[in-house]
Amino acid sequence: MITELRPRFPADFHFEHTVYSHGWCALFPFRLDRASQTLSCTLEDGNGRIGTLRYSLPSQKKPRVALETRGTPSSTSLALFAARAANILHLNLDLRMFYARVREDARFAWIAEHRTGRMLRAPTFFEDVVKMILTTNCSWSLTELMNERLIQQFGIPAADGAVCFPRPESIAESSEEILRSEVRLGYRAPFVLELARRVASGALDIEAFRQADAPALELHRALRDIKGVGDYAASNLLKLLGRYDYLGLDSWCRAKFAELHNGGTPVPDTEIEGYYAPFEEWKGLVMWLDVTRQWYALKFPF
DNA sequence: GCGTCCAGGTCTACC
DNA sequence: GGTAGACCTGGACGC
Repeated sequence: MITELRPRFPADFHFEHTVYSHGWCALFPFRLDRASQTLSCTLEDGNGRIGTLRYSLPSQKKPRVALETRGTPSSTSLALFAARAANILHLNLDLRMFYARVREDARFAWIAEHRTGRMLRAPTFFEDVVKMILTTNCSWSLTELMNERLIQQFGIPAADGAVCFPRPESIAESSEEILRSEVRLGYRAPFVLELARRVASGALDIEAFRQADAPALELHRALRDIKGVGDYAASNLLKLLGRYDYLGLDSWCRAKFAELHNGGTPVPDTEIEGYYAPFEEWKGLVMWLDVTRQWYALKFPF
């Protein structure tokens, strides 16, 4: 059954720029169909029901959001799916202050004009954290492989044959041996296992991060308490929470910054920090949009 | 075909 | 608090 969802889109929303905001759109269970400009995502409603969301044009400001389920979803389930559909696009994020700030600087005024900055998120923060751990110390192609194997091994099949991201419980019941030998997570295996077990047991309320209004410093510290989450991962997870106080530099960002601002010669992190420091609580987002600016002018790499 | 390097880093031990 | 060394994997590259 197909149900049309009608989330409330902020006035500055831009569908394509949100979908391609970073690499998440290229990681299962997200699926991109470039020809029809459709983003699909198979997910659980949080109450055991599986469905597939399809976001598509015709409008960049108000895309169509359709939910496909086996049978008719209850009103409760529909509300849960609708909340997750909005969460994925981070529709409750208010970027007006951010756009006002970047308009003050001619180098970055394009950010407001293009309505960029809203970042695609997984249906749950648990999925965001696991995927972020899988991006560490490896190539992007290896991240894609590990994520795909994790879903194949523990994911839940939907009506359309797609598979949604594993529940924490499914991974928690597994073992480090399986995560190493079957999913081939390498040294990341114990990190993902411990995270899944803490979440499954209730010791860690990972989804509470999405409602947290604590200072960024505190959230960063709490995220770093998760094994396998260091400064890079914590900083970039904060961006998915709408907090941009940290740059979250990785080797790709450093190389891109050097290419754009220093003729390709490497630049110390302290200098990169200094470059974006005037943007204060927005500096992490300005940095990310600066190093990915070509994506919006030329072609998205996903 | 084989060895080496390194990629969207993090942890631990040690100072 | 700062730093060196170990850590899985797989693709790219040189030979």
